[in-house]
Amino acid sequence: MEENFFERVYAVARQIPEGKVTSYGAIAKALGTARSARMVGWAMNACHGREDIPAHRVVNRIGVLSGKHHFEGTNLMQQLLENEGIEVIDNQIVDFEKHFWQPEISQ
DNA sequence: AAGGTGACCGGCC
DNA sequence: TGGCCGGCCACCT
Repeated sequence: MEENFFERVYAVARQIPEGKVTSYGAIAKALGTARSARMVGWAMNACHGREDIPAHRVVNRIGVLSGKHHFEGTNLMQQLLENEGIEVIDNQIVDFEKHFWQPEISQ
């Protein structure tokens, strides 16, 4: 029962298991608004300050750390992912499909 | 109140 | 083969 759309996004993001990643589109689809993938990214933008939100586990559909620019430093996002056992090369997640995690569809 | 924007996605040229 | 454009929805000024 989330008050805002943001909270919904956060709720899904928080469900991302450690060592797994997902895409903005996947989250959007899980929320029932597959076309609002952009909104998901927007919500993540507002997730700053919420350590409960593993935003670093959220990447675009091709497994590229498109939002790493929003993290501190230049490769913090990559460091966090590698810390969870996810190999990242040049902002690209290796075997993205293997680490991909599909959020539960909750309409 | 209206317009602009965005860490995207998918299709088209 | 790669780059460009539009759509889509909700938040921000």
